[in-house]
Amino acid sequence: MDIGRNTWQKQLIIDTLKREKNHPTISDLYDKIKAVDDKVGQATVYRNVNKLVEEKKIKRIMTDSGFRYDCDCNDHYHLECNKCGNIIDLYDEKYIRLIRRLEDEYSIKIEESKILFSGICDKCLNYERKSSSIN
Amino acid sequence: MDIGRNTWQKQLIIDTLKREKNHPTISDLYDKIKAVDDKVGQATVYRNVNKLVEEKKIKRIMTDSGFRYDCDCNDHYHLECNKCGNIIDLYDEKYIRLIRRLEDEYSIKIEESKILFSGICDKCLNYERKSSSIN
DNA sequence: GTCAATGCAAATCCTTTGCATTCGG
DNA sequence: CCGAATGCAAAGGATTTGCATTGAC
Repeated sequence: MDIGRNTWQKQLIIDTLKREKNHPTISDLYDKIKAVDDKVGQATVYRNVNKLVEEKKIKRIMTDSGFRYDCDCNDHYHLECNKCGNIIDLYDEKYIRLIRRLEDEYSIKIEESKILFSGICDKCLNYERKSSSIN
Repeated sequence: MDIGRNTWQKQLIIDTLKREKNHPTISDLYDKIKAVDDKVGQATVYRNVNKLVEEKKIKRIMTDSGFRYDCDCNDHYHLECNKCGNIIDLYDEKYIRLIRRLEDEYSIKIEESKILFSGICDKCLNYERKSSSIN
C-alpha cells in the first residue's frame, strides 16, 4: 500500500481521473491534464496510470478503440455503444452468483472480471425507435 | 458472405487458426504459419485475420497480453490464468438469461460480448492445494 | 543529501498502409 | 486479362524506456 512520494503531478492525475466519469482513454486524460498544466509529461501520465492499475485503484477497460480507464472499482459490466461510441455502466445484482457458479463448475478461482458488451445504448435505441416510427 | 479469392495463403491461415485451440496471439499464429511456409508475409496474416473477425468467422479476445483469437464462435467466457498464463474456455447455460436481464433492465441491445475473467485455472489451483497441504 | 519521480526524446512494439507484383477466376 | 490478394518495406500510433535533472522527504 505504498503510495510513494507525493508529487503534484501524481495528485493532478488522480484528481482528474476521479473527476472523469466517462471512461477516458489515456490521451483523453492527458489532454485534460495538459489543459490544467502543460508541464506534465506524457510518460508521467502513463507511469502513474499504470501504477494505479497495478495497485487496483482504478480499472483498465479494453475496448476496440483501445484502453480506457474507470475509477469505479465496484464490479460491473460495460456496454460500448456501436452507434454513439459511449461506454455505459451496467450493474447486476446477480453478478456474484454468476461468479460462484462458474467457480464451482470449473473448479477455478475468479479474481477479476473484465466484461464488455457491445451493442446499442438506451439513448441510441430510443432514438432509433422514434425514427423508424416516423418513416 | 463473399469469401474472395481462394489463395493458398488464406487457406493456410484459416487452417492454422482452426487447428490452434489455444487462443493464439497474432505472432503465435504467424510463427506457426511461417514454420509451414516462410514466404507468407506478416501483412497477409494481419489482413486475413482482421477480415475473419469482421466477418465474424473468428473472435478477437482482448487480454492484458494483447489480442488473441478464438475460432469457437459460440458464446462463452474466458479465464486468463494468473499463474500459467493460459486461457481456458468457460461455457454457461445461463448466459442468455444474463443478457436478457441486462437488456431489459437497461433498455439496451447487446449484440456481442467480450467476457474475460482473470484468476487461477483448475490445474494451477489443484497444484496450489497439493503444495500447501505438504508444507 | 538521497533517491524516487519527472520530462524529454528516443526506442520499441504492434499494426496498418502504399505500392509494385503476382496469380486466381 | 483484370483486379483482388500478396510481400515487402516504410509509416503510423500507442506505450515504454534511458537518462539527466528535479524536488519530496
